[in-house]
Amino acid sequence: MRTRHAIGTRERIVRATSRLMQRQGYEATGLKEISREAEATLGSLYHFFPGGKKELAAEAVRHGDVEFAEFLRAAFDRVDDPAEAVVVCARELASGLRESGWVEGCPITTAALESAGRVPEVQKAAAAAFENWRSIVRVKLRESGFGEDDAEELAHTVVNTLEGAEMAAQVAQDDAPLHIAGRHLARLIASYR
Amino acid sequence: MRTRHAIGTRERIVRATSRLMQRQGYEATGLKEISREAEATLGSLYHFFPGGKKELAAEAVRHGDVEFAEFLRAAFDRVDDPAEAVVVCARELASGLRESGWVEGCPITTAALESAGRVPEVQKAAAAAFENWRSIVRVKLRESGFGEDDAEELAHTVVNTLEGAEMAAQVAQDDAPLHIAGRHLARLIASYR
DNA sequence: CTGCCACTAGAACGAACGCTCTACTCAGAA
DNA sequence: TTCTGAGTAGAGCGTTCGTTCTAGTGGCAG
Repeated sequence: MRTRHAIGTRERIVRATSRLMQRQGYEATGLKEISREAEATLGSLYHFFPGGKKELAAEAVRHGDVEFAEFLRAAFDRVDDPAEAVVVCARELASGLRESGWVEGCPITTAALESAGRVPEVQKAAAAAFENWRSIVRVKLRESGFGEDDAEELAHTVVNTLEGAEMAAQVAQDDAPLHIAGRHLARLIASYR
Repeated sequence: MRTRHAIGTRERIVRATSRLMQRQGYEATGLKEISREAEATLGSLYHFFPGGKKELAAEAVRHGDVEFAEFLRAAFDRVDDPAEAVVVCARELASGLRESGWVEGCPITTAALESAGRVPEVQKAAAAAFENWRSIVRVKLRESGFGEDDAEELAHTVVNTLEGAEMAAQVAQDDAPLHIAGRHLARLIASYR
């Protein structure tokens, strides 16, 4: 029965976990719920992830990592000016969040906060994701002529401000925080010119 | 036995809930754990909060709201220049987070994200908290001569950036994100002068 | 054809969950 | 003194949790 589904079982499990954890976080997402959503059995789940929920969640966070990294890179490749690219990111984040009915925010933030200091595997994966995203922004800024230190610090604030604004937008069900964040980040970046 | 504890049972329950939810979030915090920590029984808990976990959590978020509001106001009262006040806030947030062993971040963020779109009582209390904090910053900026629109937008970004930076600091167990955020916010505010 | 093994299937386990329920204590009102 | 009701106390409800376990199934290497 290995060919009943278009994509492999392991991949289906990871995607379902990532999607569920994006919406509900780590604690509220049960393994049975995952196996139902992924159309896989508990047996398959433990076959691929013998480490159980922690291991699966860490893998799901890594999945969210590359997903958002691709989103970032796409925007930065498309738009030349980094300040403008950040505005574009904020706008797309806002429309995506709105279209999901305010439930699909950052794919990893909720799990990252829940696991901080409690589930090391997940926390480490989340920390690596933030680092990855930051490095994408940093490289873009360096290519645009920013100094090493400025680029590194700006990358921190670009990622963290977008993150904070998306959280605020989700809780308030209003995309204004994201649009404002985009404009302010552009202004901040411009102030280094 | 009403006088066995220094402070009332209801207050003890709310404080314990707030503290536990700050560290572990909404889902991971059980009612039995709360009653143990608060030295109160399940009976007392349901006596004061007949709405159960949701009602208690919403009250705990309100508790975190006023707690952080007092922190903000204290910093803004102490430091005249709003840009400098934000730097002070970031610094104190960083040292507090570090001293707690990276477990006591924003008292409500985790619960806010977990409850977004799932537990309306908690989500509403969290949205109100963010609004409250933002209004404290806005008032400070207005008093310092900022225009209405600039003050409102800056208040959004000040709160959301601090929020995002604190989250990043907690996950990475490194307070650099907060220090950088403080400096960048000061620079952003100064750019309006 | 046979045997192997990656993978599927889901019943069952003990623990923990949120919540309900009855019984009780005891300060103060009548 | 009796009564009342706010508050305390915790056993136990049904459910779900993460996890374990045994019993398969079926494609493919030998």
